Amino acid sequence: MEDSQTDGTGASVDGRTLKSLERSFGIITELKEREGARVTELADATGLSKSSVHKHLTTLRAGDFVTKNGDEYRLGLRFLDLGAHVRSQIEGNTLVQEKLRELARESGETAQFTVREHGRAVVLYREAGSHGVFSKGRVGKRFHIHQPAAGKAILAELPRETVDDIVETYGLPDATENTIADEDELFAELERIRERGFALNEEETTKGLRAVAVPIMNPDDYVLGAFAVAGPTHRMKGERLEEDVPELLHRIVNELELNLAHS
Amino acid sequence: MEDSQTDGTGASVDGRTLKSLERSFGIITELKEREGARVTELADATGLSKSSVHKHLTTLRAGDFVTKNGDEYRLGLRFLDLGAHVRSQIEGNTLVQEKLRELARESGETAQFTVREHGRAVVLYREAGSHGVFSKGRVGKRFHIHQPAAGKAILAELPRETVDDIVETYGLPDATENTIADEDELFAELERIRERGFALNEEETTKGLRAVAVPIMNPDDYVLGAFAVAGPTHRMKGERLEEDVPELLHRIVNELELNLAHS
DNA sequence: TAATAACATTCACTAATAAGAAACGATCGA
DNA sequence: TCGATCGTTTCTTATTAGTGAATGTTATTA
Repeated sequence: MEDSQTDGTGASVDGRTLKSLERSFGIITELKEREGARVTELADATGLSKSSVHKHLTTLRAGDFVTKNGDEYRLGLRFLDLGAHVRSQIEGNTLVQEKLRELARESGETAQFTVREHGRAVVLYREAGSHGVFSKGRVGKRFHIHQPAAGKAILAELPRETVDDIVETYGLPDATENTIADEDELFAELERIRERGFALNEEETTKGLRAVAVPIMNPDDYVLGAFAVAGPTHRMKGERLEEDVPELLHRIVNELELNLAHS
Repeated sequence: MEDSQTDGTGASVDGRTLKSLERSFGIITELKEREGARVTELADATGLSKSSVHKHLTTLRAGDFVTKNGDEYRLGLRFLDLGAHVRSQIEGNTLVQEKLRELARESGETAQFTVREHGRAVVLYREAGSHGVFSKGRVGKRFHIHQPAAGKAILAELPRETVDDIVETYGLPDATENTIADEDELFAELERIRERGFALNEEETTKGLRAVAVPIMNPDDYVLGAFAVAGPTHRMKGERLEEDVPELLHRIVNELELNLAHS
């Protein structure tokens, strides 16, 4: 905990991790960011030799994690298989989807279900309302948990020490000038969220986007995740932002929590 | 191609693949099937030593591919992140989703968008209609391509040699007694599909389930994938199965193909 | 409560193997 | 046609992944 730690690029912890696996992760990351690449390109990007990259790709391909078209390699759909499988195991999975759809329909905006994994917020489901697509919260997208409304809603239900741990591990990086950048500010915000019962994202992740979120508690009284409704600032404001949408969210989350208790 | 090949369990091709990576794949597969497991359990299942499994898990965890709760390890949501990203890069992604939703709404049944990856059929999107959920085609689920209606619809648009290659590689394993088990039978079926313009799945993947599928061609005239409508045998029969649903599919696929051409 | 068992984790060593350099072959453009 | 570039294969060596034993931790039973 004191000296070396895993940063975003997947660097080694020390001697307790497998280097070759980490090198594969690096290749996967490059393939994701480049939306496909060729051997030499990946060798340059990762600092590995061509032959080594080639072996990694061959192995990944045998596992369907990578596909090959001509000389171009891309990420494969095996990731979707595993990802969707993980998602389907979340408690109350089906009920959550139904309610989320209802939320999108009634609000007309984009609705999302977000959970915490380690100290990050991950969007699990996403439903576009009649006003069409908005916000960058693609399914699977990971946010620093203090940025989006759903993340803050979840944080507000965690014990203080857990929040401290998360902040210590990930810090409070900013996405826009509105992102919470200070630990005191964060705790004040969480207190406010608990008082009024919903979290707001006022252009803290994306310029021009506001969102409202409410945490979802499971029957054993821990946070399962959060529902959020997101839309452009010109629609998400005034009474709609601070009363109508929060009220709708509360109604739907209440119904969901009741359903979860009876299943 | 003559002696060793990659079977489902991820066995080595020969000396051209990385063994340590394959061992990780094995652990991932076990974690998926067991829906979480502990170190000793995984060591027994994979034949590796506890310490080695532990190192793999530690590395996978550092990459967010695995999570740990107490002593239990599970697959992580990083897979969803990568999977959703891959999916979002599919050509016409947004248009496909819109049309699929329309298809589910108008048919009332479960609608799916399936593509080919290597020689397998993979469900990319899935929309439940008013009649609720049916069929086991979870997002990301891989089928042997000759089994589901969508797979057969795709095969029907591929050159004969490609189909031959696929059959040679994967064979024609069965899922029910109705599954096509013979190569001649398959080619006769593909011919029938081309003639009438749609594919049928008559309990070939699942007892009690029938489906209709139509291939989607992209502007350059290769198969992008297929739309399918699936439902229980008691609703999917007679005129509805052989006329109404195919007609609906054709209409929606036609509209989609037009939209794809103009984008 | 103590003793034991089962398990996760760490450590140090060695055999297995992953990475690199170079050779080969194929493809593309001048 | 030649040269250059790139993917793939081969071969060798240094790296490191795997092992078994030691340590630490938690749960179980007497």
